[in-house]
Order: sequence, then C-alpha cells, then structure tokens
Amino acid sequence: MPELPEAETIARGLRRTILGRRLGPARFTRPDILRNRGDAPVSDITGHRVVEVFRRGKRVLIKLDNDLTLVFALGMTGQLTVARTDAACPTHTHLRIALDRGARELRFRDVRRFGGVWLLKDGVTGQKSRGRALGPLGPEPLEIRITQFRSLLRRKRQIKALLLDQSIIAGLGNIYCDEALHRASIHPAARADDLTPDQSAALLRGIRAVLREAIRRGGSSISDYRDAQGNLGYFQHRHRVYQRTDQPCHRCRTPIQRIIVAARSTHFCPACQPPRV
DNA sequence: AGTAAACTCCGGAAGC
DNA sequence: TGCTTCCGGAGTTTAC
Repeated sequence: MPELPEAETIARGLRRTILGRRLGPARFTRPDILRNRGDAPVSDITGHRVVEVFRRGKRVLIKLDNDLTLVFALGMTGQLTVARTDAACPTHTHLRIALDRGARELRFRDVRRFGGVWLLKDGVTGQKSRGRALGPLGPEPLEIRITQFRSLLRRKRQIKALLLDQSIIAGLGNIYCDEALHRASIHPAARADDLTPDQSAALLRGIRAVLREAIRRGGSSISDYRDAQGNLGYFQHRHRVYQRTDQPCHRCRTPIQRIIVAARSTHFCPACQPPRV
C-alpha cells in the first residue's frame, strides 16, 4: 500500500517523464473519483504545462503553470502511471489525462477507490481550499528535528497509533511503522510518553533509515503498488517484520509475532521489542 | 479535551 | 459455484 516511499518513487518517476510537458484534456471514467467540487473546472488543466511534481506525506502533487495543482491520494490500491495511449487500459482506471498531444497519457487507477483526486487552485501553499486534499498533515519525517519529534510523542496514545496518525507525522503507514519500531526495538503498543529520550531518538533514526532505504529500492510492492512506469518496487524483500509472522527475527531468530494494535495487523519481535522496560 | 473504538467506503482474496 | 469474512487509508461518529 502506497506510503511515503511509494509516493516519493512515483513523484520522482513522474518528474522524469512529465515535467515541462503540456497536459491535454482529462477524461473521467469515474467522475466521483474527483473529490472536490468547485475549486476549478477540470477543463482548466488542458493546455497547461507541468511545472512541479512533488510529494507531501503519502500524496503526489502535480503543479501546473496556471497555479492549479492536481493532488493524488493513492489509498491502498491507487496507481499513477504514464502509458502509451494505445496500450491496453486496465480495469478500474478512473482518470486519464492526455500528454504529448495524445501519444501518451497519465492514468489514475484505483481498484478499491479509497484514493482520490483533488484539483486545487492557487497551488498548495494557498492554504485556503486545500481542505481534505492535504490537511491536517503533520511534519515530514525526513525533515523533522529530534526536539520536535520528541514533543510529538508527549501523548498517552500507543506509539504505533501515533505514528499512523497523519496529522501527527505525515507519510507513515502500516509497513513502515512496523519496520521502524523493530529497528528501534520498541514495542508497537508502548505508550508514546513512556519512551525514554534514547528510545525516541532511536525511533526517529529507525524511521529515517527505513524510509530512505525503501525509497532507494523503489518502495514496497505488497499487492497493487507500481511506480509511474508500472514497475514493481523491491523493498518488500527487505522487510524485517512486516508480513513475516512466524519467521525468525533477523536480529535474534525469535519468531516474529502478529498482533492487532490500533486496529491494524502489527508485526514485531517479542524478544527484541519487549512490552515493558 | 484527549483517546479509543466502531463504522463507512470498496473489491479482491481466502475460507468454508 | 456461491456464499461469508477479512483487510485496510482515512474520514466520521460514538463512547468513555
């Protein structure tokens, strides 16, 4: 499921393929995949150039030269790809935007439709209308400082629930939460405000390390994830706990356990990540 | 107020 | 073959 590294990989791929290109008309196969109404008619993107492609949290943003920004939330099964227009179009493709006078197109596909598209006016910094497209969104884990991170942890909630909360810190989902907590040797159900300063620092290091390595390997393809070229990621082969139930911990050989934390399936090593100090 | 849990969306996979 | 159940990102609702 697309989290920060997958969104980053897609954004980088799109930057290579559509930056500076002019968009043609958009065609919605599922009009309700456009989640906002009234910011601007979709026809306003036609004929405008892509001036910026970037990521915020788990979302991919495409900014145009007329200050309109397309925001893509990938949900669980979202795919954002560039393909030749004459190539077979898979089912559940909800939006197609022509490129290069129609030779190629940008395709948004989302089998379960937990994702969506927003068209925002005045860019993203124009705060006003961004509404559900982006906010409320916490700071970026790859940019946050340790003092700020520690202050985010001053709550009684379970640490994993906190990390999953996009309004606290942006971009982490189930996979990278589990992986980061394992790297930091912290139990996923530990109370955030029980972590020692050393544990908090280890956790931020774990988050950064796992995100950077996942980005380097093009993200994790668990079910539907593909990059902008339609390729699989490679990081799923490097997972140390996620979906490794009953397999040996890479550090101590203890079988990885699966429990439910924050209503999410949660994988951890009972020896390396003890419940209490 | 802060936190947690339940419910909603959706469709594919797995189990019976 | 045909049910039923599970899963999950994220918003909303309900309950402590």
